[in-house]
Amino acid sequence: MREKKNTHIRREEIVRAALDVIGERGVHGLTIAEIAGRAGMSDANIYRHFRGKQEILAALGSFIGSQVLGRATRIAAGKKTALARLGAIFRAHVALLAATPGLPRFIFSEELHLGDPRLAAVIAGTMARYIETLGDIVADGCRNGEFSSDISPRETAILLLGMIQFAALRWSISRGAFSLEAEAERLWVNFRRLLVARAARRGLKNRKEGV
Amino acid sequence: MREKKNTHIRREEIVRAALDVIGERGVHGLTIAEIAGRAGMSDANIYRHFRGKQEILAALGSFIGSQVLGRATRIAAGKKTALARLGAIFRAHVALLAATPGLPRFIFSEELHLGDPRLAAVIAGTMARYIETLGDIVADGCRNGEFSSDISPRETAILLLGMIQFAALRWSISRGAFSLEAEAERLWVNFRRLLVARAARRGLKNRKEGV
DNA sequence: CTGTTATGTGAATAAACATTCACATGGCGG
DNA sequence: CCGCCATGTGAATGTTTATTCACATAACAG
Repeated sequence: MREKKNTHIRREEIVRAALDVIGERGVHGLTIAEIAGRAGMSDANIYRHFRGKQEILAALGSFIGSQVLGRATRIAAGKKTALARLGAIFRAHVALLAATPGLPRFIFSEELHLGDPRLAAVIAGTMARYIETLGDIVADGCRNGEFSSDISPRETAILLLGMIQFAALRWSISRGAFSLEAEAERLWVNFRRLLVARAARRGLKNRKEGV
Repeated sequence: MREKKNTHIRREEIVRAALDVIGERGVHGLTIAEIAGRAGMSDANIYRHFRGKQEILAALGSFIGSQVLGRATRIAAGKKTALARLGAIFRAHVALLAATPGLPRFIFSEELHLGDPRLAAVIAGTMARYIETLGDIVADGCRNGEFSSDISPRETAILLLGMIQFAALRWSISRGAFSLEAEAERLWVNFRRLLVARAARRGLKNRKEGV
């Protein structure tokens, strides 16, 4: 018989395996057999650590949330200019998506959009906090004069995330036909122009990003 | 026995029924039985008009593409200002999404992202043309001085679509907890500010939208 | 060292679903 | 009016998959 590990470790192995499976086969292809095979255990053993598929998805939702939010809040708390922090979060997010295809797939998935409402509520909450984090940075920039003060922080944050997300969507549909990072960079340059132009008019020092 | 209709009519009925089903149950819930029930025919009869599920999805992809692109190109060809045309397409798109939940669900679906590559190629092409259409309007605006000429038309078009798409995603995950139209309007106002501010600096006449 | 318990497994069960088949019939060309 | 064929149907069929069960054993407490 295989080595026995405690349930804390097994749960993490299962969640990571699930994220891998989703990246390759989608949430629809997330079968117990696939997870078990990839995590190196039998199908039945999955049920020793989770009540069922739903609970695995719930754990995955929390895992993803902490990953994404963790990176962003760390960067947000830094001492760089608002623009530099936005850029850092933007690039970190794009890199995470490119390295973890299971992540956007989970976010887009019907299991999330049509399945258990509690899971959806958790993810919606995570997204709201993410938007808020970015919005706070934008507001910072408005306050210190980096950006024009008549733009809306929240909506500008959504603009930024929307760009990333739409790029990821097209990247996925086109089967990776272009470089996500390169596309994101083009989008960032344009976004930055739109954002700083208004401030520039007031004689700002920050013209370059300083990343 | 039921009334007999020719296959041209049946195909359209089936495609529309499929779009309805996707809106309610997702692409994963798009079963032959559901389509047949909703279109008022037996399961087996579906196969008189389509080779299988894949072919239904392919037909649906074309249908959606023509719907979305049709509206946009009509508006794009109008005589309004660039800003007004962008706003009209933006609002029309938002209204379409709100009225047709199957549309975003199809675009996000794993069937599209991981299934038949030919279907994905068709949709990717449609999106590219949509972006191009919007980009042409932006370029128009740059040429006639409505917008600053150093913004990038294509990337600005993507910005606009990304906003819509991200709003639709959050709307779907939050189970319609907010008004998509109201949220879109806030986003549009902010986008417009970012866009026209740069031009304003050059003494432009178009400060208001004129829709 | 020994018994208990958490951990592990192969095999069975049951449900959902796409597709096929043999058979029926409406509607149109002649 | 008649016969043909596109259209229509209920009943299989075969596959995939989540979940359960009875049984095994590693790891740890005492």
